[in-house]
Order: sequence, then structure tokens, then C-alpha cells
Amino acid sequence: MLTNAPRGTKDILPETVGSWQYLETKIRDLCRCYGYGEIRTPTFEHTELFRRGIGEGTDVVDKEMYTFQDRGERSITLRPENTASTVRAYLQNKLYASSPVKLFYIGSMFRYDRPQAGRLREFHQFGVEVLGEASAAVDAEVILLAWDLLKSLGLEDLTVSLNSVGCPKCRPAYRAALQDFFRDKLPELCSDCQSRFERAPLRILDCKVDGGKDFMADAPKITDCLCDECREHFQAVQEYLTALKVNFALDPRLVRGLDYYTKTAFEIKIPSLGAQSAVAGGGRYDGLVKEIGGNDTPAVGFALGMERVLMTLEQAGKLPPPNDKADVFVVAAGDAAKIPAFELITACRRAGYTALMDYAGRSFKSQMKQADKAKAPVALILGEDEVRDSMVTVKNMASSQQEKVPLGEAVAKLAAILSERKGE
RNA sequence: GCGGCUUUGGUGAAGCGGUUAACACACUGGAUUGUGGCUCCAGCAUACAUGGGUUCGAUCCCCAUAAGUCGCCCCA
Repeated sequence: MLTNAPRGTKDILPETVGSWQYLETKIRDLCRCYGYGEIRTPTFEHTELFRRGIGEGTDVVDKEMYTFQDRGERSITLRPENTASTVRAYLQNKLYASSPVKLFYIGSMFRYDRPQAGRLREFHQFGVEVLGEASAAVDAEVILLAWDLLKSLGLEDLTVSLNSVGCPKCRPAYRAALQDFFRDKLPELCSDCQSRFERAPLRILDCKVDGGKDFMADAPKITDCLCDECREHFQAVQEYLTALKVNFALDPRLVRGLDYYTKTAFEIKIPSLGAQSAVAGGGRYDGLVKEIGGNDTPAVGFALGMERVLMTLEQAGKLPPPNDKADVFVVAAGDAAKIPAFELITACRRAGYTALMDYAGRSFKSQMKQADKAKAPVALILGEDEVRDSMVTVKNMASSQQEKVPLGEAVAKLAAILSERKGE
């Protein structure tokens, strides 16, 4: 299958690349306003970085990484997400000299998972990380940034779920409380949850199978078990979001899949997306920088799935129309016109216009058809007469008016017609 | 990793166990030898995802593989 791209990968073709650029431009503009600098980290890292950063026992690390040995016997992994790399770069480049450090990235991530709509093996994320700031204002800022982006793209149907997953001080007590609660209900839980009981009891809460069972509603809520610091922080985040009119809902069962989260956890969903409706997710990860070898450094961030956003925009018809129009088509009739036509088209291009021509020596009529298909408002026609007289026929395709002008004035004439059209 | 559905030309697709695989769009050429958009004419799948099998014979039946899609899981 030489002609098939690997499973779960996709070519982005010229007809859709405009949508990507549109989204990327929105992102970059917004990040500039919020004061975030773009960072580009390597596509692959030492496997150990992800094992430590994301955590053993998570699905991403255990079953979804593209890991291989390079020729120097190093274990290398294609990044499955960009937070660990960003933190690594933060430490390696000693960015902590100033604080806080606000970064964003756009790039490919790789996860070996079964592909379906909105889930690819190579996919693109936009994400944001703030390092070195513990204030709840930053948690809110980061959520607001994601919210603003989605809103400015014209998306209305958004759900923001918010929770706090506590910190190393209060989470052990909560874990224990949960285990006490579930211990006598173990037989009623699904097999997945039974195995989660020891390892990751928090995950039982967002199990799709057991989630609807009656006793779930009575399970202890983490928000009731938070330590003072976490509770105050959580409270403050909510106050900010409320003041800024971000429509969030508390979801005590929201648990993030990666180990490094502390305190704030959030997720933005677009219900119309179906099974893969989570479009952005993130939260605070105060323990990660230290885990990777830095000083104790608070941090918050999120990642957003660009394919999922683009899918939604397409469904909702919110993508900008493709800009595939040429400005001018150069028509050359006869061999003698070939070189002058090439000179003419080059002059148009150097003047900044999108200029097309026929290379195959097709008939005059066919070249006119091509001009029409290219939606060029102007055709510049070079035939035998024109070449002999050093003239060019400038035809306005919309009005069918045409006029012969000296070769040297062709570009100026073209400019005049195009600006006239623009004015209308 | 698990389950359901799908797979015909550049695109949308019809089709039946049996000598020419509809139709439409797109594309290419043409309709008084230098002018497009409308109309008309012509051309355009030794080929029906791939590999096996059943059959006298399969694009249509069976199996496997691959890819896509939906759901589970997970997540963005």
C-alpha cells in the first residue's frame, strides 16, 4: 500500500490549508493580546521525559506512545502532548529567570490509538502553559483564553466543566474516602472500575459504565475534601470566571487522564462533535516542574484539538470562504508570444498579483476557458498582432470590455481594473 | 485494545452470479482557422479496496487483510 498514508494520518491539501491558516492566525493574534510567546519544541524527546512527566500507568504512556530506538541506542518517543516538552525547554533554557513565563505552541502530536472521527494518530494541538505563577487569576486567564478563542471563531454551543482535583496534601484523604465508599460496592462495579479501585479510584467517578448508577450521586465529592488552600484557590477561580461571564458548570466527577494535574481541572466540550466532543482540556500542574528536575514551580495550561475545532467550524459553516481566485490570466497565442507572455506574467507576479497561464500550448479558446475557470477578473492577451506591435490586449472578464495598450503599461492597466473592482 | 457498518472511475453514485459496468458532475477536444461564461457533439473504469476460496463463470456468495466510519475505551 505504497499509495496510502499510514493509518490515522492525513494529508492537508491546498483546499483546506486555508482553514488551518485561518485558525492559526486567530490563535497567534489572541495569544499576542494575552501576552503569550510562541515556543516550538522538538517533535521527539527522550522517552523518559514522558514517562516521568505524564506518568506511568496512564493510557497515554502505557499504550499510546510511538517509541523507538534511534541509531545511537537512545529510546526516543514522538511527543504525545507538548506540556512535558515545554517544561523541559523551560528548565533547559533557564526561562525561570523571569516569572511568570507565558508560552503557547501549535504542532503535531502522536498517539497510537484507534482512529475515528476527531481522533487521529498524528493530530494537531494548540496549547498554552504558564510557569511560575500560583495565582488563581492565571487559572482563570488560561480558561478565558480558550473560551475567547472558541467564541471568536463563532462557536456558541460550548460547555465548560470545572473541578478541582486537590493537591498532594488533600488528595490522599479523598482517595481513602472514596475507597471506603466503594469498598462494599465493588461487586456492582464494572471490571474496569474494579481494577481502578486500588490504582486510580478517582477514575471510577467518570466511568461511562458505572457513572449513571444510583449510588454514584452519594459518592464523596473531592470538593468537600479539599484542604483550605485548595478550596480558597478553587473559589477564587470561580469568582474570576463568573465576573468574566464564562459559562462554566462544576463537575465534581471531572478527572483528568494525566497524572500531573493538581487543583484546577477543566474541559471544554462541543456536544455536536459526538464521541470525541472534548475540544480542549487542561488545568493546573504544580508538581510537574519539580518532577522533571526543577524547583517547585506552580504552573497551569491547556491543550486544544485543532482538528476537532476545524470539524466543528466546518459543520457550522463558520469557515471563511476559500480564496482561490487568480488576479489575472495571461493568454498567449502562437509560438512568438511564448517568451513575451512569460515576461509579462513575471512582471505581474513581481507586482504582487496572482497570475496564471497555460503551459501546454493549448488553443486560444481553451486558454480563455482556463481564464474563466481561474475566476481571473482580467485576461492579458498576447497574440501575433500584439507581439508584433509590442502591445497587449487587456480584457475585463466581467464586462467583456477590452483595450489594447503598450506592453509597458499592462501592469498599470491591470492594477487600475483590479482596484476599480475592489471599490465596487 | 473491543464491537457494528462501509469500500464501484477525479467526484456523487446505479447495477446484476454470465458476452458493451447506467446516469450525473468534473476533465479533455470540437461546433467558419484570435476571445470565456449558455447550448450541442464526442472522448473519458480490460475496471468494481487487496489476497484467497466457492462456482462452468463473480464486481455482485464465503473467508482473511487493509482503509474508512460509528460506538466503547481514552483523550485534544
